[in-house]
Formats: sequence, C-alpha cells, structure tokens
Amino acid sequence: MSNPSSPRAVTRADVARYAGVSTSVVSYVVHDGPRPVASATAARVRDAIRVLGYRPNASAQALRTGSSKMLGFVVPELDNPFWSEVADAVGHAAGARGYDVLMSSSHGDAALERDRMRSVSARQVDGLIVASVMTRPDLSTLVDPGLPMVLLNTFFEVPEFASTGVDALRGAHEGTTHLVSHGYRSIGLVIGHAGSDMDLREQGWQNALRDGGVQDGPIVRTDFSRAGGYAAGLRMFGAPNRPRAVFVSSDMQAVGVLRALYELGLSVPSDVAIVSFDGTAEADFTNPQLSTVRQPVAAMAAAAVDRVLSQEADGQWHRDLVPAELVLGASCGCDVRR
Amino acid sequence: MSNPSSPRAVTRADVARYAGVSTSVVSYVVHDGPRPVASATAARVRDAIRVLGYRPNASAQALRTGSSKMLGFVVPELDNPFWSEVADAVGHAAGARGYDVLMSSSHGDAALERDRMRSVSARQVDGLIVASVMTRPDLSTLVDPGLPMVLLNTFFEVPEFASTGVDALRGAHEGTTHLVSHGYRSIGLVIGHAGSDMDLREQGWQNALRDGGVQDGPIVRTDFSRAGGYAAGLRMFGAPNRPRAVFVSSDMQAVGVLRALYELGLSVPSDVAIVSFDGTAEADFTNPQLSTVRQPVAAMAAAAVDRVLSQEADGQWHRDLVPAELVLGASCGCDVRR
DNA sequence: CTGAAAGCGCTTACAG
DNA sequence: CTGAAAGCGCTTACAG
Repeated sequence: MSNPSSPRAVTRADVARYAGVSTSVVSYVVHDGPRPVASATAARVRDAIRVLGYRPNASAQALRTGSSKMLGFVVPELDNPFWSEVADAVGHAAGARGYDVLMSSSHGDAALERDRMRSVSARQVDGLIVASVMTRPDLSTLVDPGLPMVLLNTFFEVPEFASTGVDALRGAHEGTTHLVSHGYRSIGLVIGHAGSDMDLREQGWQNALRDGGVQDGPIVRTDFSRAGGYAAGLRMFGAPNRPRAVFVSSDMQAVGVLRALYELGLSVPSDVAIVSFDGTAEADFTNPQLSTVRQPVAAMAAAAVDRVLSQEADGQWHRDLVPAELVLGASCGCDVRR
Repeated sequence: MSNPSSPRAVTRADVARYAGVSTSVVSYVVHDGPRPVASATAARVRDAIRVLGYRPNASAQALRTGSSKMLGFVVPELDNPFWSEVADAVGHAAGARGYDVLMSSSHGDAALERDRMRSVSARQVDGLIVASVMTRPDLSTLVDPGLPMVLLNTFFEVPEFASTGVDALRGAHEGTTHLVSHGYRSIGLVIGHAGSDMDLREQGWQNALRDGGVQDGPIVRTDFSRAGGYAAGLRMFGAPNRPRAVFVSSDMQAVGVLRALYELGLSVPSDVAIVSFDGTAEADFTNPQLSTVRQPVAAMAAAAVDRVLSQEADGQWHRDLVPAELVLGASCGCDVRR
C-alpha cells in the first residue's frame, strides 16, 4: 500500500555499509550491548545513524523479540470526557515507561469490544488494558492466554482478572454524607444503568443516607450521558415532590441535570443541591461549579500500566483499589467563591 | 517482556500441521489467494484456524508486506474535548477502512510533536495524520520521505503538504454576522494565540464587522482553554466599557467566558451575547446552550484518512477544505427553547 | 491445486 | 572487539 516510488527506508544494513562494520555491530551500538564495541567504532556507527536518519524497524524488532513495546487500550468511547481523560492518562503512563498505545473504541458495544480486543492482541501488544463495557465482564472467552491483561475502572473486584478501579462505595458514601451534613433531608439519586448487581455508587448513597438517619430519596435510572442526565433531571425535578438534593453517578449526567434544572427555572444550590461523581475538567467549569467525587485518573492509569507490565500469567490476580476524593465546588451549597 | 511461562501463540505452522497442508496453503486460504485452493482443503484449513484460534502475527505481516494496516495520529491533547472528538472520528474513519490507529499526544509541545512523529513513523504506519501544534508547521525536517502524511485541522493552506481543515474565514464571518444581525453594535473577540499570521477566525470576525458597518470591538488574546477563556472573560467584561456581544474562537474558551460572566453577575444573552467556534458536545450543554460554528469533525477526519491512504508522494499536495455550519443555541439571543 | 524456498529487518548465541 | 549465521512468522514468485 505504501507508495511504490517512495525511497526505501534506511535499514541497519545501510548503516553498516556506511560505517564499514557488520550489521551486528550496529545492533550492539543501538542497544549498547550485549557485546562490547570499541569506542571509535561506536562513534562511526552513531555518525552513520545520524547522517542516514536510521531508526530500527519496529515490526522486525517485534517479530524477532516477541515484544512490540506497545500496549493496547480498549475504551468504550473516546469522545466521552471521562474516557478521554483516562485515555490521555494511559498514554502518559505508558509513554513514561517507553510504550506506545494502540487505542481502540468499542462504542459501548460488548460484541465490538471483544472484536477490538482480539484485533489489538493480534498486533503483538505486550499487554492489554480494557475499560470494559460489561458490568461484570464475561471474559473467559476473551482472554488470550499469555497476554497480560488488566481491567481498568471496574467498580467490582473481578475474580481471576487483574483490575484497577476506584473505591466507589467509599466515594459515593462521602459525597452523599456531605449532602446530609448540609442538612438536606431529601436526597435523590440519579444513577447509570448497571448490570444485575447493585452499583457501588448506589450502595454508597444508600449507606450514607441510612448512616445519617435520612430516608431513601427517589431514584432515577438512566444512561451514563449528558442526555441521560437531562432526561433524569426533568423526571426527578419536574415532579411535585422533588428532592432538595441529589447525588449523581457521573459528571456527564450531572451536566444534563443542570440543564434540566435551568429549564425548569430551579437554582443550584438554593433550590437543588448536587454532588456528582468523576471529577472531570468539565465539572470544574459548570455554573455553578459541581462538587464532585474525583476519580484519581492518573493514578488509576499508572496502576493499570504498571500492573499489566509486571503481570504474571500464573493464575494470580490482583485488584488495585484507588481512593476517591471529594472536591468541593458550589453546587452542594458550600460557601466557596464560585 | 512477555511472560516466559505463557503458551506460545498459535502460528501458521500449527495450522498447517493440524490441517495436514503446507504453510503456503494456509496463507492462500487466509487471504483467499493469490493461488486457488481446493474447497475441501480450504474447509480443513478454516476448521484448523477456528479450532486453534489462529490469527496472523501482525508484526510478521507488516515486515513482509511493508504495510502495517495502521495509521499514526499525533494530536496535541487527547483530554481536550475538541481533540478527543477528532480522535474518535479518526478512529472511526480508519476502522471503517480496516486500519487501526496509533495515537500519540504531543501535549501541545512542538519538540515533543516531532519526537512523536518520528517514533510513530518507526512503527511502519501506512500513513501519518498530524494535528500540529505549529501554526504554520515547519515540517521540512519532519517528514519521512515516502510516508504519506496529512495535516489535520490546519487553518491555513500549507504549501507542499496535504492538509484538511475547516473554512474558518467563512465560519467566523457567518458567526459574527449573526451577532450583527441581532443588532449588537459592539462585538468583541476572544481569540487564541496564533502564530505570526492573523488567525482566519480573527479575520472572519473583522470582515463581518466591516461588512456590517460595525466598528471593531475589543480583542483579548488568550490560551485555547477553559482557563484561558475565563481570564479573557474577566478582563473583557470586568471593564467599564464592556461590549454587548462577543465572538469566541473555541468552545472551551467560551465555557471559560461563561464562568467569568457568571461570577460577574452578567446574564447571557440579555447582558452579553456569545457565539463561539467548534461545535463540541460540551457546548450543547452549557446554560444557556452556546450558539457555535460547528466544525464537521467526522467529515474532516474521513477526508484526512482518505487522503493519507490515497496519497501519492510525487510532490503533489492538496487541501481539503470542509465547510463550517452555524448551530444556533440560546447564547446569541435567539428565541429558541433552550 | 499444492509445496519448497527466498527474503522482509531485526537480535543474539556462537565462533573467532 | 567483530562478524557470519540462524530464525522470529509471514507472503508470494516459482516449480511441479
């Protein structure tokens, strides 16, 4: 497919010829081993590399060594701010360790996710990081035996698979407890669709209410999107017995709730107080600024990369649980500048 | 680096052995050519492939054929909503044509961008799509001769390089003219830092004012970010002679301007009307919804992918100019629902 | 219709 | 310290 008239790329043989050495020596210089090279010879080789603009052919290296120095990252949607922050963080963490990242979007579809995992793994990636769209990933058929794999941002421990995720139970508890501490006695929940198990964010909300001696507020289940939050907001706050506050399971949904409240003519936080979950950059710039339970995206990504690069495929598995942190804006009713 | 105890991946030789044919025949079946295979034989091979779970080693294929079926995409920042929408679109467009995408962030740094381009190109990508951080990319030293390359989202024609970009002059003109048509006679500009040339969005704003018989409004130059827009907003609207309306060069900046106006106690659109540029999903959900000049991101990405895949490295170059479209929200003062 | 063989560009054990 | 050679897994021209 590449242009037939294009000049052939510079190979190790060209460098060897130019420097008057064997091809082995070129490799020894490039990798600084495994055999020693006389410094004068090495200097000649380095010169040739510079002059000719030689860079090793990564495909040949991958074929020969069995390692591509690439990681695969399968993500639900790259155009969702939360996921794009995660993708950026994965790219940073991988880059810091000398790895490039092959990113692939599953568009939130389980079948496509499986497809992308297989296709990425055929590219000889050294590891696979998957933000699965499945709540409890059915991964028995997915895994390429011997390919290190880590699930990123799972809210549950997934037996037999390495996984990294936030402590959502604790985070949701903290966010909801904050609303309780403001004195609100009626606190609703807008929550994304989970699988058969109860979402830990819902569990955390419920626990916090009970711990605070507050009755369960209304629940609206919806998509994890701005549009989903908007629909949920109209439903929850268009009703006569609207709650005084709400905990929302993602920033994107909270942005939709804000729009709904705006249209309904309700003010935040004086009519309705909000705490959401994620801590994206977008939440820092809503009006008013969202109080939100921040997922430590950079730490999660780094943990996932480290885990996948150090993984033993010997049946051991680990769960890296990272802590969430409540970041106060003005939407909860706190007396902050914004 | 891969696990030493991991089972060796299935190769073509395993399939051949299992099916009782030569390795050549396996390839013929996989690719449906170039030599014919008896249907009974082909069926046996397909069976073996299925049973063993064989997938061709992409590194070996890339080495042998010179084509990796991968495209490289170098992007300033993956966690910026506009760029993540572009990245998603590039992924879609490439996937539809059978290509995976190696994404790499330059973090807005020209030196790093060069570095990423070189590293991606060493991976035998079949083409390189670059959203350059340079206003007028100095690419003479960057290009890998023979590697098809396309610049994405350049606002200028870049001689000697294939490029794809939006018709920003026309788009900015249309957005500003819309403000003029609302009757506003004082229309400022918040514009990102460009290079030495005048940004076409600034030019379009200026042309529209002059065409409409309106005096030039104040200009504030700032970063292409929410924080940049916020600072610009405080400066432009905290002053006594604030303009009645403003054209903002990106949605992210407009989000920052909205925050500044919120803090200043000014209402949109009754005190200040806004039209911005980009048309990201985030702009659809600000309060009020931003009126914005939408870049057709999917079309741009598709054009860039098509161009890079069809490129002749024969010295010809093209510019694909895609049209922008004004999407009306409520921030301009239009009487729409939101 | 089928198969043996060359060669893509590397790394590295081995011999000198 | 240096180099000739094997082999990673493929594709495809060539021979049968």
